[in-house]
Amino acid sequence: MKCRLESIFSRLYSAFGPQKWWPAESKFEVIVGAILTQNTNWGNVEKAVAALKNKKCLNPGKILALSPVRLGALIKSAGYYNIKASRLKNFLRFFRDRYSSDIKRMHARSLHVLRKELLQVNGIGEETADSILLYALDKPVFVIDAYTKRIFSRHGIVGKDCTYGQAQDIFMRGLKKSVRMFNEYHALLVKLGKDYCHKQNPKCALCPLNGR
DNA sequence: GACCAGGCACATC
DNA sequence: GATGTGCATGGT
Repeated sequence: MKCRLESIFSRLYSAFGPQKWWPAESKFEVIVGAILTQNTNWGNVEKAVAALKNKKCLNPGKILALSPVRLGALIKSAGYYNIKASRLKNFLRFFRDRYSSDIKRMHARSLHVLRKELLQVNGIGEETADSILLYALDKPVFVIDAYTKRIFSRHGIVGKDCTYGQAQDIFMRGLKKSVRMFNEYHALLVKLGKDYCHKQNPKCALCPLNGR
C-alpha cells in the first residue's frame, strides 16, 4: 500500500503541481476558513472571510465581541450562517480560555492532546480538527474529506462506507509522516475531486489516476 | 428547478 | 453502531 499511495501522490503532483495550501494570510484565517468551509463551496467561504476582513473583524477578540446576528450577517455567504457563527464562537472561547488566543501556545502542544481537545469543541468534528492541526498547527495528520473518500473508494483503495478513522489509518500507515507531504497530498486530492471526481457524471475517463 | 459544495450534531432505532 | 435529518448560501 505504501508504494501505491506514494505513486498516486507522485502522479497527482506531476499532473497538477504544488497547490500552495492552505489559501490564507494567517494561521488564524486558516482556522476560521476550516470551520466556515464545512459542507460548503470554498468560493462562498472566501466571500465570508473577505467580509470579516473588510470590517476588520478577522481576529479572535473582535469575532467574540460580535453579536450572533452581526456575525451571522458577515459570514452569511458561507451558508449555515447561524450554526457556523456559534461554532466559530465555541472554538474562540476554547482558544481564549485554554490558550489565551495564542496560536504559538497551541502550536507547542502535541498532536494527540490538541486533537482530543479540538474534538471536544461543539462544532469541530474530525475533518475540521485535522484541517486545523495540519494546516494551522503543522501537525502531521492526514485529512480525510468527501473527495478523498470518493476518489479512493472509486479506485478500490478504501471501502465505500469506511469510517473517517479507517480511511485515515490507511494513509497514516501507508505514508511517511510528513507535514509538507500530507499538506500537498490532501490539497491535490481536492483539486482532483473538483476537476474530475464529481458526485454524479464522474469524468473518470479523464482522471490522471487512470491508465499508466 | 435540481444538484452540489473542502461537515457536524442530534434524535432515533 | 448505523441511519436519517436540519442547517443555507451561491454557482452550474
